[in-house]
Amino acid sequence: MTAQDIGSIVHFHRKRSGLSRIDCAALAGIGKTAIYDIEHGKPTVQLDTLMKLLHVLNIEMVFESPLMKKYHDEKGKGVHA
Amino acid sequence: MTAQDIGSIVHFHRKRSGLSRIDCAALAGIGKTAIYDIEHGKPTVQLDTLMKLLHVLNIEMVFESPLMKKYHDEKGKGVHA
DNA sequence: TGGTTTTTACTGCTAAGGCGGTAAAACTTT
DNA sequence: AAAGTTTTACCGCCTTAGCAGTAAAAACCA
Repeated sequence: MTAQDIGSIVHFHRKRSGLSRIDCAALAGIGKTAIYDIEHGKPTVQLDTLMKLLHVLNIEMVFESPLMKKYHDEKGKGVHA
Repeated sequence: MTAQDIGSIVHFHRKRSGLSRIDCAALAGIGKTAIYDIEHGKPTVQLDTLMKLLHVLNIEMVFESPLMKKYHDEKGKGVHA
């Protein structure tokens, strides 16, 4: 997963939603320039800026690794329903 | 998924790897302060800084949404082997 | 085709991220 | 208990992300 890939995913979802950058930016509470940058694969965007945009577009960020199961087991102690 | 969650995941993985912040930062090509910030849930870290750290810790970032299948279908045209 | 909307690509400004250095606190290890 | 390591938490410096505004190019549509 590269910044380019993320930009492509974001662009696809925004287009599908029928939102212009201006409207999408207003909804997400960020600037239009940030959306332009993200969709063009800028690697130095800030996490919260990206998160706000993903939220508006109903995209979820998930992390995977060989250790994630152990992580959830240890962190999720007591979660059993 | 919040910045806090990411920090917790990163911390868990780094501890498991037996790396100090200094060594981990050197491996990832980022500063020790960045790891400190990320592990403490700073929401404004830059995407590439986080990515470099995730890479060293063998954590993959994945995006999910109701449209991701369509995205892959359309973007992955011609991919069939 | 002409008119509207959107996107691209730039600008200057301000706020803050990333950096190494440092030192005290916390924790290991012997 | 002492020595060594790691983490926390600060500092100042430099760079730059994010912002709105703008204008030209491109896309869209009646």
